[in-house]
Amino acid sequence: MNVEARNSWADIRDVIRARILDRTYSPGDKLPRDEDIAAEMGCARTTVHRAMQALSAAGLLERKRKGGTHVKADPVTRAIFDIPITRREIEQRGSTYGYQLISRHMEESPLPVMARFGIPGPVKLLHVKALHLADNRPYMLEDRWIDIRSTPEILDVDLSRTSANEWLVRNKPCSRIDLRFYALNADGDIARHLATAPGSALLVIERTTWIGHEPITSVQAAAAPGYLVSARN
Amino acid sequence: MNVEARNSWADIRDVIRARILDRTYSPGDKLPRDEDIAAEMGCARTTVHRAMQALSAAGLLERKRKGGTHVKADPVTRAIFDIPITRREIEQRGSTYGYQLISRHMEESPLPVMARFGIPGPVKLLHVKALHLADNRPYMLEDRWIDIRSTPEILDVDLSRTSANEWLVRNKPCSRIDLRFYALNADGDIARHLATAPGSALLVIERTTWIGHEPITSVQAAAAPGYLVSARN
DNA sequence: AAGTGGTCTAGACCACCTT
DNA sequence: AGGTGGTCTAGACCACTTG
Repeated sequence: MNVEARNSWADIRDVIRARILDRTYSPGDKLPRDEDIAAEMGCARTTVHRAMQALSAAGLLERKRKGGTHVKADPVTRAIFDIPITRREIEQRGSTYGYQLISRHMEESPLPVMARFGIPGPVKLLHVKALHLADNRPYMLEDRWIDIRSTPEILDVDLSRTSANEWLVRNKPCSRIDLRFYALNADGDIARHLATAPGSALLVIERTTWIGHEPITSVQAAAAPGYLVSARN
Repeated sequence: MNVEARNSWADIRDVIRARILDRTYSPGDKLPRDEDIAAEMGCARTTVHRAMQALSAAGLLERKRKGGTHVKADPVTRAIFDIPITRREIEQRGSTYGYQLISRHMEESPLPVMARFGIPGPVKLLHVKALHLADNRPYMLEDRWIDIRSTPEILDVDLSRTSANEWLVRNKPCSRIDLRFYALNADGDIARHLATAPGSALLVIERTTWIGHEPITSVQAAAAPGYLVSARN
């Protein structure tokens, strides 16, 4: 039975998604083979495959060779976050960007940083603290460790002018990223830098990056109160 | 010039990604046409396209018809979060799941909720507060509003047995999701329910969902201290 | 107006998994 | 062992966008 519809993969996707939403295909159900759907829709199997790929990436379906296609039984909320360079984030809000280097020292790696990097022994790292400002008000406080074995060039960068955030993102592409969010009560030092009351709840974005298996950097970025992370979907 | 390599799209992707990482293609650079890359790699243009599609989805490339393919000038950190049903999240940690309904009332929609839903006038909504527990300890506190115009069935659900979170995710698929993270100081009421000190920094996950243009639900889920959200990449 | 990426087709073969 | 999704090809046409 031919369905009167356009044969674009996006159309197929929409039809299948609609059937999932209206429970024609319920959670856990098995869908027809791609080939049968193709016959029903009057298109090539590759086109159905392209649609299924999109729905699968969106987390709605699970596909297995021989096993077939199933509607995910336990749906998850899937969202994509884009975290830009802090300077751009501030400028895109229409604010004026400012930046202050707070400190920059070579230090022995503390245990939590070794854990994040997944390295066994202690090693000398570059420890950088810096503050990003929006319209001259504290916006985000960075506490960053940089592995100079993978990134020796950072030692020649004038971090009082260019933020490590910006230099690294622009010059040190990474192959793996770990990203975590959590909440933290501002202690005296952080509160002072962010010009907020001690104890304020802050959102912290922790990011660790590698190139291959070599650690590049690990940063805890504490945002000033009121900071909000939004996802696309 | 033929490159001696496998002709799978994943291989092509890896070669191109490597060239981006080692600055053969620098940020802002224009890449050769798909067809030329295909000739170089000794594969079909469709295969190159498949690889480019992956790199484009990963945020490394920008592609435009006629404009060609460019390495993104301002790289962003892109990450995908999967937020499962709270019950599953707890069970997957190996903990025992518990649940308590705190309150359930029809109430006039307050302004912030109207704003999240994007509705102009006030309307009667179902307001539900509930607590999820892991190993009998408070894990997450839900403050939820449900639009009974789109979801009248919720009125017949025994929310003292089944959490609205679970019922909605399983029975009310949505077409749009807004997701936000922020930090919050626990006030007296929240602190009491989560058995933590007033003022503790809590991570809040705010989620609002629609089916078409109809609001379904909006929830602020405050996690107990120590909660961590991790991304895939 | 023309160049580039996006899509569709039809057919073939492969790889993984369940039975 | 066989069925299903995953991939590759070669060619064609389409749609967007820039020069």
